[in-house]
Amino acid sequence: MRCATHPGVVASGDEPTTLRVLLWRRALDPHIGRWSLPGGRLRPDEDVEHSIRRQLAEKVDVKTLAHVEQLGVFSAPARVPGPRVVATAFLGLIPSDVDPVVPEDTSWHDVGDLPRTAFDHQEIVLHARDRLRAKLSYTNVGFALAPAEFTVSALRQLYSAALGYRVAATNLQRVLTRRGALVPTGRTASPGRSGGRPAALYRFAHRDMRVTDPFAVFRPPAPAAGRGSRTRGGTA
Amino acid sequence: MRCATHPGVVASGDEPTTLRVLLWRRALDPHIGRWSLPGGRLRPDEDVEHSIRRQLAEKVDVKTLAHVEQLGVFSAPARVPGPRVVATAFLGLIPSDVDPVVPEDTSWHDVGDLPRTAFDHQEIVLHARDRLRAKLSYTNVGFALAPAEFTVSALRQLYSAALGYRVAATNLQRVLTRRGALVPTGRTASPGRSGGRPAALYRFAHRDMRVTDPFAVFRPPAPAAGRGSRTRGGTA
DNA sequence: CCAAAAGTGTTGGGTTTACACCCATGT
DNA sequence: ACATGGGTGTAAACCCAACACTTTTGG
Repeated sequence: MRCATHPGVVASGDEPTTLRVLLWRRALDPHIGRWSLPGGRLRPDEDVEHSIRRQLAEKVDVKTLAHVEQLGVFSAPARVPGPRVVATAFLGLIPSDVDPVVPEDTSWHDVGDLPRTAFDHQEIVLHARDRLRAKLSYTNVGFALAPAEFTVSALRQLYSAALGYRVAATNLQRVLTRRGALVPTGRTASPGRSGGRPAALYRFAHRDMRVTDPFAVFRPPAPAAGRGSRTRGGTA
Repeated sequence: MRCATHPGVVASGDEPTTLRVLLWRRALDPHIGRWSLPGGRLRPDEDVEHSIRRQLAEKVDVKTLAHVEQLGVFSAPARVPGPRVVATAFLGLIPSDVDPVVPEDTSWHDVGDLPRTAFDHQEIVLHARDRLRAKLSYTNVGFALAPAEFTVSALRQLYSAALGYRVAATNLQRVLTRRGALVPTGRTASPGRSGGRPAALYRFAHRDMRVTDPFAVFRPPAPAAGRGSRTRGGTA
């Protein structure tokens, strides 16, 4: 029994309006020719997160992961032909302006229109997508999809791509600002050829994931202020 | 290298006002005498959830798990002395009125006042507690802590125990009712010796976990009604 | 009739969406 | 000037906590 693989979902909100995932065309026997998530075996001297980061760096040259998060274990005895392989799945995000040089046999695929995948990798990708969508709502994960500096319109496109529906720039601005996730840099972008008011440039206040909307509904007495002491443990 | 263990956090909201976890006093060499989570090795023909259910049934006679959920993988190379062991941690819940017969060398411990634990099991328990607290807010997991039928006061005690602070019966009632999680059975409980209005008995509408408060903040256009189409994928 | 426990009405604060309106720039 | 984006103001909807008040029982 192989001990563990780590399929990593490396996703990037792409300019057009889609969320994309990096897949690898299998050259080896089980499910040859199908698309699979990058990953590999866990070494005895590393933990699973270290392992997935190493796999992505070594095999597909992805070294700029802005955020990495564990999704869960996939362990159905028949998920892979032959001896059972336990996989720990991850979600990895890279900013939209990063375009790593990936090997010949890999390419980016629209998460909403996946090709035939190997093993249970489609299930894993969809799981990752749902996790990302959820966290966009109550955390600042957006920072992992956006460039260091961006306009609200650009951010709106990224959120729309990841969520799968159109979000309004107005509200995106206000919600993220009130939560203290968005900070104006003072600079502005120059308008396009067609004119229009120059857009202010923003950045995320933090570059590590935090819960920005703790939504505990049965909340403690609440001594403090603001949307206040709504307290909730992060969900993972 | 052992391939995987599955520490299962079996928790129960207890009458007094505490959240408790079932721990096992180790009789074997590494960390002998310390308290550890029940669990064991994964068999080649079962998935991790099947495994943890089997372990709990076989070793501590816990067969009445109302809810089981994966927490994540713990894989630090030194988390256990000797060859590395990868563990998949679980949260399991049993209703407050169930009191399984457990072996001599196990007992229930207040999660807020844990004894010295083996390995990283304290971290796992606290992780489980946080997950439970989070899900009490936006799902109907309460069903897994409560008996089949209960009064709002009793439910209030369970929520207070699990959350670690006092929740008001009034709002608990209203929130769960609005969300469609709570249903009156029509029956009532007789008041105690000191009098008082007889309490109505309720039950949870569903006995499987569902997201009752999808809190997507950038939500889709919203064609429908109610707190409406706030849509979010479950986080797990 | 009084105390005790349960349940309902009402108010107020906070958050978010929707939409109208003003601002700045290129042609 | 006008079209084109960008940004702010404001109103309506919704949800939740707190608290007062009513209902139903035992002593």
